[in-house]
This record gives sequence, C-alpha cells and structure tokens, in this order.
Amino acid sequence: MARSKEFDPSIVLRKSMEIFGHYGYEGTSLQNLLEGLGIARQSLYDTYGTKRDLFISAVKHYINEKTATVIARLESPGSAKMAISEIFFEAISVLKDDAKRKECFIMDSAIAQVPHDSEIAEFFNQDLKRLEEAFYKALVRAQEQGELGEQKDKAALAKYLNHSRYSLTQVAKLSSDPKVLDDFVSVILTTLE
Amino acid sequence: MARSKEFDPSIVLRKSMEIFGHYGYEGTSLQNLLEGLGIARQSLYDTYGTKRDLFISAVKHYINEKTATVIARLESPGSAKMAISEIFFEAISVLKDDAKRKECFIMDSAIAQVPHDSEIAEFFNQDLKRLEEAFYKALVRAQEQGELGEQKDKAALAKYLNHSRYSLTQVAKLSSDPKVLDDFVSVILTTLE
DNA sequence: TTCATTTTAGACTGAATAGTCAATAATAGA
DNA sequence: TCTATTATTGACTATTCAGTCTAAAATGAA
Repeated sequence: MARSKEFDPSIVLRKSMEIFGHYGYEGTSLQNLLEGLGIARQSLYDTYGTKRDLFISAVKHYINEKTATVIARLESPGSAKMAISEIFFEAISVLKDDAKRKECFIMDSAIAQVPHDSEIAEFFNQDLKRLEEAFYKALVRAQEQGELGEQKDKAALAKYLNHSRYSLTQVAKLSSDPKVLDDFVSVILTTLE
Repeated sequence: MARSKEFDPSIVLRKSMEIFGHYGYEGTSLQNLLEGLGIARQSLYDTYGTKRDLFISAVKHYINEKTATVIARLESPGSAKMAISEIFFEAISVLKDDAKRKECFIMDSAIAQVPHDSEIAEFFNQDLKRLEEAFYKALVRAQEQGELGEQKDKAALAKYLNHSRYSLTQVAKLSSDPKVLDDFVSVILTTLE
C-alpha cells in the first residue's frame, strides 16, 4: 500500500523516556524531542499524538514493563525473600549501567506530574496497589518459608519496599558514586532480617 | 530615604517554595509567580532577580533551614537514637500538615534540576555531605550509648538515613493516605534495631 | 508502471514565554 | 515641606512554545 516508517516506534518510545527523564515534562521542548528522536515533526504527531500523549505512552510503557517483571519475579517459585533481594539488586544494576539508566529517570518526571495530571495520578495509584499486593503476598510466602520473622508487619513492609524501590532513581540522580546505591539497598534489605 | 516594600520578602520567598514545588521549575510561569505571590513584576525582578535567581534562593533557603534544624537535633545532648527518630517523626508531621507540607515539594523540583544546574547540583552535594557526617556522628554516639549494635555499618546507615529522609516528599506526593508515611518511617527506623 | 497511501520536510500560526523599560506613585529622612 | 530614593504599574519586545497545514518525496501492491 504505502511506504513503511523509517523508524521503529518502539525504539523511539524508549528514547523519549530518556529525553523526558532528562529534561522533565515541561522542560522538554518539541525541538528537544525532534532532535533527540531524529524524526520529523509530523511523524511524531502522526505516530504518537501530542507531546502529552507521547509522554503518557512513554510513562505507561516504562512502568508496565518494569512492574510486570517485578511481579513475575515475586510470583516465581523458590525463596520469596531471595526474589525481593534480586528485584532490588537488578534495579541498581540497571541504574549503574550508563546505557540503561537514562530511561529510568522518566519516573521522577512522571511523579512530578501527579498533581497536574489525573490520568498519571490514577495510573500510579493502580501501579502502587498492584505492586504492594505482590510484595505483600511474597512476604506471606517468606514467612511460610520460615525466612521472615513471624512478628514482622507485612503490610507496612510491603508499602515500604514499594516506595523504597520507587526512590532508587532519586538516589541515583543525586549520587555520582554508584557505591551509594549498594549501601542504600543493602540497608533496605536489612528490614527483612 | 524612600518608601518601604509593601510585602515581606521572607514571606514571599516561602510562598515561592510552594509555587515552584507545585508546578516544578520549568512548569512555573512568571504569571503563576506574580499571581501566587501577589506582587508586581518589577518588584519580583528588583527583589530577587530572574526566575532562576528566585528559584535558587528559595531552594537554598529551604534546605539550609531544614538542614540546620536536623543537624542541631543530631548534635543535641541525650539519646542519639531518639534524635534520629524525632527527625523523621517531625518530617512526617510537617508532611501531614496541609499548611506546611506544600513548601516541602520544592525539594523534588530542585532535584529535577540537578542535571541542568551545576550550582544546584553542587549545593545538594554539600548538603548531603554535611547531613551524612552529622548522621554518622550521631550513629557513633548511639553505639557509645549502647543503643546501636556494634556490628552496624554506620557509614552505610548514614547514607541510608540521608536518602530515606530525602525520599519522604516523594512518598507524600504519591500517597493520599497519610498512614503510608507512618508505615514508611516506622520501617526505616527498624534499620537501627 | 501506476496509483493509493503514508512519511517527510518545512513554512506557518497564535499564544505564551522571560525579561526590560519608562512613567507614576509613595515615602523616609533632612 | 522638600527631595532623593524606591516601589509599583503596565505597556512592550523578542523569542520560544506546541501544534497545524500544505506539498513533495517515497514506496508497497496491483
């Protein structure tokens, strides 16, 4: 029928995570996007809609992908406590990788929009709820497996792990020394001891 | 000599923390500021300089004030462990107060500027360093007082407490339920047990 | 080759942007 | 009261903003 796109919309979406993550939503201009993505103005509008549409697509894609991985790991067979540890170690390994870490900062840009964008706010609500449930169930399993003290407050711990994981990108942004992330996560995990 | 200002520059500075915290740095327009602050355009430029100047003044004023309070508490006589707890309880009490919490969100707006503003980046560097040292010394005292296990990694804990405290505003922004803050902080403090 | 369809390129728009300027109003000290 | 100094006001500018439109270039299927 017609010519095919000269770019891979999925790759461009990943790249837009980096750009929005670097400049923030309002801080990102169309020009930033066009130069960074290497596509034409009209291609952007035809493929993704407005700047806000692109931002929301990028945020949802990023979070859905991460959350799916985390939940899958939490529900995987074996030690639940080990699963939780690995989720955090995997996260800091991404944040230490110069190529991968850039996408993560779209989290902070998205959180900054929560007071102004009800769609994003609701999306975070749902994401946190799903993750909290998954962490909670994992903590139940950890107790059953005898790897988590019976006196631990699983509900509080689930919320804590949730928000601690969310805070990793902020720690990474503030700390040039990657060792800080190691220390930060190793202390987080002591809350399970 | 001449007439005096019709506004209190200190109060206006506090109000600008709220505005920048709500909209973010780039998301805040001059019009937002003028309407929110209730002062004239030229008054703003005469008193504070450019938008960026005002932002930096607000950020520095906010952080310096908070940090001074935290360090003073950490160096105060008595139980060092109690001091650390109180710092976190005080923080969430501010974040639960509708009138006080708004200013706090300038933290997130400021952190978002770290990659683009070397002055802010350096300021955070120094602030985190000062706080980390203060936390570390408090942890040393806590060990001396017999309230912190000898095997604890004080350096890692100091960094951890630092960044956990910094992450409180993000937790508050994402959680409508203030109980989440209680749970979050109560788990944080278990790292000292 | 033809043609329907889509991408691309770049000009264009009106609104909003940060910041300046000049004129007026107010006031504290002499 | 006078005057030097400052605050206030609102008009103004040049730039950048997101988004639209038109036309040319490209290309897959028939």
